[in-house]
Amino acid sequence: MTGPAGYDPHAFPPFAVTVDLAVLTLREGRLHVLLVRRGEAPYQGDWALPGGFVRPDESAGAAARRELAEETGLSEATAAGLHLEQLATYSDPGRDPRMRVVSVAYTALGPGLPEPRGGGDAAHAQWLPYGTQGPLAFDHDAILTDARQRVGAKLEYTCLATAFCPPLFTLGELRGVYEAVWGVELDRPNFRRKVLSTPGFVQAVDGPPRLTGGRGKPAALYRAGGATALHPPLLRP
Amino acid sequence: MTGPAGYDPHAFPPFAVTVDLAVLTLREGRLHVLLVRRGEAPYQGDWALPGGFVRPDESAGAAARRELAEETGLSEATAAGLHLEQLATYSDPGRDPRMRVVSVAYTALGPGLPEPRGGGDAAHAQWLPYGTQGPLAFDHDAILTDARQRVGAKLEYTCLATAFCPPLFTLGELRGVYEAVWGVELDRPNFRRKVLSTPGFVQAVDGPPRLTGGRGKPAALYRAGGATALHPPLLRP
DNA sequence: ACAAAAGTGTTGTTGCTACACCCATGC
DNA sequence: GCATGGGTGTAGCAACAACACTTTTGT
Repeated sequence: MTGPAGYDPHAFPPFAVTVDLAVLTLREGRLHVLLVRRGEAPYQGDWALPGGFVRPDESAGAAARRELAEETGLSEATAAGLHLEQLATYSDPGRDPRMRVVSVAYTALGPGLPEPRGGGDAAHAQWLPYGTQGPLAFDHDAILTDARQRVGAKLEYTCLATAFCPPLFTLGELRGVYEAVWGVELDRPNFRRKVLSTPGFVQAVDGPPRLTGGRGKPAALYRAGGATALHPPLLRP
Repeated sequence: MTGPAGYDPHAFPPFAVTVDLAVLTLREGRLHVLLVRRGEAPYQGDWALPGGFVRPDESAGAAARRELAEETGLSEATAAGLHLEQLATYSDPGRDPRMRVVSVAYTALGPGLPEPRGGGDAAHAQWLPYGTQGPLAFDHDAILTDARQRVGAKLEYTCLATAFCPPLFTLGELRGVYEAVWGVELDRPNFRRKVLSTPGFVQAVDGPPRLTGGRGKPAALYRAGGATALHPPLLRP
């Protein structure tokens, strides 16, 4: 690892390091993204992913967690409950016209989340159904596309779907996650058998509690199991 | 995206951005890693992943490609043929004791590669069988572990295995990739059927050419097909 | 002749798909 | 009653694991 001039901090052009967040959730059965409206140039007035600068004393993961609370207008408890995962790093020179910015993108997943209320910087944060957003600022369209693709793929071979569900959920809600992200309909009986036959995917809540999703027979409740991988995977049709 | 002081380049502590490379190959049926011996403090004399600084005018991917040629001691043609893929970004404060360094890690895969010859900085680059390397400098052990895990997982549901093979290869060589990375033995007949029944995974070379891997019946040759995903996947036993 | 690796065949089991069908609830 | 969603059953098909067997080379 050879570096310029013995690491003199000011001897080479600085990089700014930021995090960008692709916050995804399900609202009324549809996949939604959390976007903020930019208040300054460039891309003033455009939608963008929430994000911000990594501070000198924190990791990118810590910065993502912090921005999740500060920038999204979600309550601290809500933000803390989200599933956070590194996506990729975007580093094209010129992706920000002002200076050299390298951005570490994260995906954050959560259950049906409330409308954000302007706590911090971004009182203009808002849920938009995925696909209805116009072109985003910077390279955020590419980031968002990558996030959706990655999440879709991970649904196949991990238990990630439970990250979209509240602590207690029905199998119908879990199936709704797959259907919303993949954009297909799944056979209910087969989905049920598949999930229940995978050890550690979900865990039945023994209590008599049940619940309704409108009308129809009340459904049994489950919580996420300990497993993280799905063997064998649940393949897209 | 709120930033410090209107982007004055020197108003905030600078981050250095580097790339680190986990270069993997197969030599004599075993997975090997390319490591360089550090000539300077810290970790002087220890093994480390090759890598280097991202320049002001290039993307991290371009820097990875460049360092692959400069730092590994592999010929330009060899380095250019490697399959390069972003792995993850490592950003813990303190991962480099000298200053704040954020590193974008890449995996590079290639067919049985020659011993590196000191072209550039690192005349001390060398192949080591995976697992025999001592503790590496910085957080490179974690990077290397992540790389192996990611590659192992991608073998299941992508055509990545062909990246470890030369342009023309036998099904035995392809099976060797899976066995080396996964550390298991696969049933030869079943592996063959599985690969041939996946459209676009491999493509038979019609010519009469055949080849031997020591002794035994000569094997037919294949080249990588156009497909990138494996449906259905080839699951680990 | 023997060992080693390629290639083909076969068989039993598993897993999945596509349904049909009953149950419990709201209107 | 009817519509809606939860839950069970089942028959047919496709995929896979395990293993036996033949072929073609080097020694």
